[in-house]
Amino acid sequence: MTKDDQDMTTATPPETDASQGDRIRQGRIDKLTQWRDQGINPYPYTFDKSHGNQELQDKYKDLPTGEETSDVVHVAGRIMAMRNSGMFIDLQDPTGKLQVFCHKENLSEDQLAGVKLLDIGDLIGATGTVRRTPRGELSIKVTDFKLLGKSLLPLPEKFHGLTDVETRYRQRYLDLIMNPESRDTLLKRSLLVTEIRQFMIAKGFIEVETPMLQGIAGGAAAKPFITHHNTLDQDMFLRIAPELYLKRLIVGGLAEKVFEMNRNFRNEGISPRHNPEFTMLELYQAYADYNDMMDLAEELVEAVALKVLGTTEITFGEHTISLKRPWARKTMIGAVLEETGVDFAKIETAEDARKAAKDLGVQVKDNESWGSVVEQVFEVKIEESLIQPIHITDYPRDISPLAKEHRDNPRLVERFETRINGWEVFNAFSELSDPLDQRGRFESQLEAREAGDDEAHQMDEDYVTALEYGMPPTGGMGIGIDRLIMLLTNSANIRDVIAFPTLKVK
RNA sequence: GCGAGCGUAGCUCAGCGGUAGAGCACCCGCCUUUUAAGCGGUAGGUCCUGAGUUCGAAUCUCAGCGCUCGCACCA
Repeated sequence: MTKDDQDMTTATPPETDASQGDRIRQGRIDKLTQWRDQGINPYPYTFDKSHGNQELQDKYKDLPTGEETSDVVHVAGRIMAMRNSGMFIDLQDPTGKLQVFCHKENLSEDQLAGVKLLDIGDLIGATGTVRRTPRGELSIKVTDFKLLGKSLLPLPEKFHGLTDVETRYRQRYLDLIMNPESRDTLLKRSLLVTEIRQFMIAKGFIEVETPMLQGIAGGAAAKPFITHHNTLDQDMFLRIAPELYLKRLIVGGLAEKVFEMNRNFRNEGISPRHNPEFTMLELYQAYADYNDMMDLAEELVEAVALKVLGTTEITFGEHTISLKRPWARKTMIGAVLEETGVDFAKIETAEDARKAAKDLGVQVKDNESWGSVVEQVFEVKIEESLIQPIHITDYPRDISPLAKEHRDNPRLVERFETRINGWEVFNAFSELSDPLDQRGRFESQLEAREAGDDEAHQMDEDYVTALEYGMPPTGGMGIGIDRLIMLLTNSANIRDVIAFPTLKVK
């Protein structure tokens, strides 16, 4: 301990005008000093924990009320409650709660004095025997304990917990301490991500990493974040998608099946379903097409749901959703025809399409293309009602500049988006591998950009060059991992499945 | 970006022109088989910030900051 530490932790009487929070903290710093005065480091190095709390709850679930064992265990966690001057302490670890019982019969004078220096929020380790109290609570009859970390700040009140939404996200550690549901959701996220990764690897995909800092933000229609590399004196973009790099790896033949599951960044609005940085799984499989991708999507979701949730029937809000294969498949134009009676396949010009949309009450701009109009009619009239998983297939060509022309219809491409609970969760194509066609598509995008669409794709010459060396037929798919996890954890807000969601800097 | 709502003690919330309230937590005392909270007592506040209206503002008005929801953009 340095002299400065001494000065900081030496007790000074609380100033009369100090706020309550300051006084609580100062009182705990005083206790910290008392621990040190007794030669005890309140921030020690290790503890040899033998069991998790839930592990003991499970192991001794049949131990009768009032029964004592001679089984010695070492538990550790955070003090969440103390009753009768510390005789009963609720200890919380990531798995659950366990009561520790500090009776004066089992502790020395020094140890009893130490109990008085404990506060709610402190981290302790305890050694003792397992028993179930006459009131039926599994407890550890403590014969020794160790302070593992002194807490200086008071925890939120335990009955109502921490409900303030802003504090929950800004100080996620507090949320995790206080709210088991938050812990469950983020733990489940981890399990789901692990299962997704293992599913991909079991299918023969290799995991790769491609640039997050890109000179051209390609692969999607979105506004990028701009940053700057000092030594190169060059602006760079945080990627909006890994797509073009992953396909370069397919061209190069690194593997015939690759995937990347990592962050994308899009400089767009924040909402309960959008975070500026979000996790996407993108995968590419040579010699496959979008039909193969549909099968893979279904297999993946069914497999991870069964593995982590044990079921393919999930509840989301009011809805019960079945993830069991096979999922419905409908063409976009077919879905629109079914819902509205308008067959856009028979509408030749953009002008007629815009008129048809307006007749349906869908607002479209005067320069909107045929494909864009079809998509908007679909989104306005149908999207929200698609609760059960469904692949919407065969998108208009002009809104899909990286997808291969449909084998039966040149106005369309071989692309699908899968909707679950009305949300786009999957987006996949038979990848465009014709370099001359790709160049033309980029050029159309450049025209759109010049016409004011700042989310149109940028020309990526090197990507076209890669295609000119030859890319095999390839199926590719992107999966919004956060949304999938929202569905699988019944989370209404994307921030509930992201440990540290984007917030305005205070 | 636009619209609506919210911001009071460490936490959860009342109060809505007339001296700032409660429960829990804290602190003190009692208590050693309690469990949202053992029992009793004390103390605790730039009422988000700044301007204005008023004799007087937590309360009304305006602006700013932050948050939430909806819309727009999008996954």
